[in-house]
Amino acid sequence: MSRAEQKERTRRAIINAAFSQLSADKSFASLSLREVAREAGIAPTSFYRHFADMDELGLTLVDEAGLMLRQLMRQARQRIEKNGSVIRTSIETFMEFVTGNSNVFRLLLRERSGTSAAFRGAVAREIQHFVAELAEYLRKETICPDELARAQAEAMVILVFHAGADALDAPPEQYSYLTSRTITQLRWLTHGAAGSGRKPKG
Amino acid sequence: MSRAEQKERTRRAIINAAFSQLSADKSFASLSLREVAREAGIAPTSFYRHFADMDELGLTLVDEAGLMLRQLMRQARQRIEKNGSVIRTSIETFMEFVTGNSNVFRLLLRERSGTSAAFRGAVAREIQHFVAELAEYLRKETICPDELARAQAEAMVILVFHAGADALDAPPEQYSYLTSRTITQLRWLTHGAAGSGRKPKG
DNA sequence: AGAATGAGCGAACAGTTGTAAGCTAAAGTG
DNA sequence: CACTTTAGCTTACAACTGTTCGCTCATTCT
Repeated sequence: MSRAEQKERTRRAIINAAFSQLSADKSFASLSLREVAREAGIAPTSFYRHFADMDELGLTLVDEAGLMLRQLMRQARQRIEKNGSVIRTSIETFMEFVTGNSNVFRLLLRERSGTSAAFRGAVAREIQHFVAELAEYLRKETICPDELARAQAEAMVILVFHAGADALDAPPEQYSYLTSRTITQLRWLTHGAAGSGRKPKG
Repeated sequence: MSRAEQKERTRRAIINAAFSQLSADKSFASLSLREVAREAGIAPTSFYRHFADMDELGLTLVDEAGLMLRQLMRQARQRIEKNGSVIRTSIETFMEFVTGNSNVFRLLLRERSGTSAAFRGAVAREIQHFVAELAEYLRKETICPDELARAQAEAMVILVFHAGADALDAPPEQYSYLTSRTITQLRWLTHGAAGSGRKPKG
């Protein structure tokens, strides 16, 4: 096996070890370098061959989580073309992601208000991707100033994220309630915004 | 000084020490018993005379934070009577609290999605007080099913909380923008909800 | 007065942590 | 082939952590 190949392999082992140790009871901040190294199957000091410190690993995790989120968006758009209902499909796709990759979502959720400014910034950037795409969509579908489209998109993303957070602590039989509640909230937003100076296009 | 009096005094010293160590870079989880004891001016072992462990202290902090929040609500209501504008006054009062007691707000913000289920539950309960009061208000002012009033109140509280979180990382000159953005979002919600089967009362 | 209580202390323990230094051995290079 | 590079290892250290134990001594109770 080539050297670079092997290096990449243990780098992934470290990343996977970190992800797998995240849980409802364990945040990234409470991971230790040694524990991660142990699970990755390397000596503690070998960790430094791949990351300068735990922060660098953390930022990598946030990046990867953001990537997954964006792939999710693409998947949602495909579903929308077949399905029709934009809001419902988007939320359902998102809820599936949250419940299926809860550790990944938890990372974003926690580091959004965590103790590292760098982490908070990284998460905020990932979320802004969401907001920007949604705002773009709103601008296409309606006639309204950029500023308002953005404020609307932000509100929507916040509400959806929060529904995801609720789902983490809720029993599965409540998922459909959380979904429909969020749909209602988002419809209120769109209707309210449409009534305040915005017009449906065409 | 009486015994009970003195005990209460050092108990407060511990609580205050814990609050004062919370900051943008230090979450409750990263506080150590020894550090807190040091700042409170007692030996590490004396801590146990007042709390069984750090978790018990943490729950106390959350309780106190919730108390401050409810006092804030009362203060807001007084202002509303003089001022008139419900939404604007509420949000402005809240933003003042957030910027003036940022460590307290940060505690709630972080433990809401933290690693301890007990903490998450405690914070959720405090926030539900907010939601319940607001939902009650909405029911009085409008005719709508309890269920919808609650969903609307929840959405509003989420958006206001999020604005507070944004303020923590924003320079002060952006506070007024954050406030007005949130006002817009809340007005959309009320208008949208009013349009969907709800009617203004009287 | 005398006994009981209990807040606070110092010393000590076992466990963990991050990280530095220096070695080995395999892969890459000329 | 000899030479360099480097991922990974072992050992080691100093700094912390939470917690147990047994003591003191001022307050409180009888």
